Amino acid sequence: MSTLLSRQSRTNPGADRTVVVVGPTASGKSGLAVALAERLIASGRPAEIVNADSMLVYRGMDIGTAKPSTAERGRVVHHLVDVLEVTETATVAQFQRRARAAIADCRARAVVPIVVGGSALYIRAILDDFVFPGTDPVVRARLEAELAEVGSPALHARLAGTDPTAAAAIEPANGRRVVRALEVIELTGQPYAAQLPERRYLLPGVVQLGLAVERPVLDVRIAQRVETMWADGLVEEVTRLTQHGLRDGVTASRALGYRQVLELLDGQVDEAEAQRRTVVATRRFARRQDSWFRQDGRITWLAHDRSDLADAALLAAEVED
RNA sequence: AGGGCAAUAGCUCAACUGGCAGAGCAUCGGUCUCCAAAACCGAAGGUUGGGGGUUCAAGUCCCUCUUGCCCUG
Repeated sequence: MSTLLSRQSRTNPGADRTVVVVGPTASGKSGLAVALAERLIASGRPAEIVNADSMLVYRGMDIGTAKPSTAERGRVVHHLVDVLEVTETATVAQFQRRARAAIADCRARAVVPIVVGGSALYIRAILDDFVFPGTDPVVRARLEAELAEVGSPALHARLAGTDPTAAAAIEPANGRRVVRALEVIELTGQPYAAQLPERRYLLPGVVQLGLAVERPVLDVRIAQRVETMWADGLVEEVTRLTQHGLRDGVTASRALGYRQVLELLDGQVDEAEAQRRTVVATRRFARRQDSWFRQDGRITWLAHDRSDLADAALLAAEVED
């Protein structure tokens, strides 16, 4: 508490700070973010949450995304939650624009933005120097049609002809990335020299906090979470969303849990299998998240189960870079 | 109790008349600039249920035991 008071007595505490909370799914990010925001608010510094989770943006996808409750959202303002219909395609570029705007808006109002999410590319796209070349639905659609017809290796061979560097960096089997490279080349006339930018914050005062959970513990938490989602009516939620075009949503229909329940509704699997597949897919996702976050040396890791988690996060958030 | 069928990687299953035990999924590791809860790559993993026999060579043929399923009573 003495720490809090001393911080509070600072001239301009936290005014230029951007806090980011990352970690694998089911690690407790959302809860920590809310707790952190409430502590900041309690100490006289307004704080708001900026979602950086690719599926939380969808209206109606609540249970399967473990969306923050209305109570939590009542206590702390959440940006970029429920901003898309399930039929709309989420994109990193659009997210980057909106998230940066939300952060700028917070800072302009002397509000501490707390960015929370598990979509590593999304996080990096707003923090680091990412500039996305444009996209064109017509060109994209044509290339995707070609992909379906001739296959990825054939398209990759064509890419190798026009942009050997890009081709060397993309797996021949990865049709999605091959299509994107060809699209960018066609739209810009430039080589697709895409590679991840260096890890350097565009904004001053960014602090990334990571929630560390041991793998076996996380696996148990994931299994429990999926169990709870089913009990809370995930199947009903997905059924309802199919009425709103979930199957047509290229992003939303692939979300963890939603894809598997769609398989159930289509009769491809039984309920137990759908649930099992959701658990497995979520575990695999958590691993992929790990491989992003583990490499980011800027993250300050906090054990998810420490009793003073929120206070520790508050302290860590205030340490200068 | 008798008869039949089966037993191969963690799981589900392949392996033509005996001829180097494989695949999918799981697991582990990795890639990542507009679908990223996506898309993709790699690795490890086996005394072929146990024991015996035939054969240059047995997952495969023979005997036996164990376990499971089916049929008959």
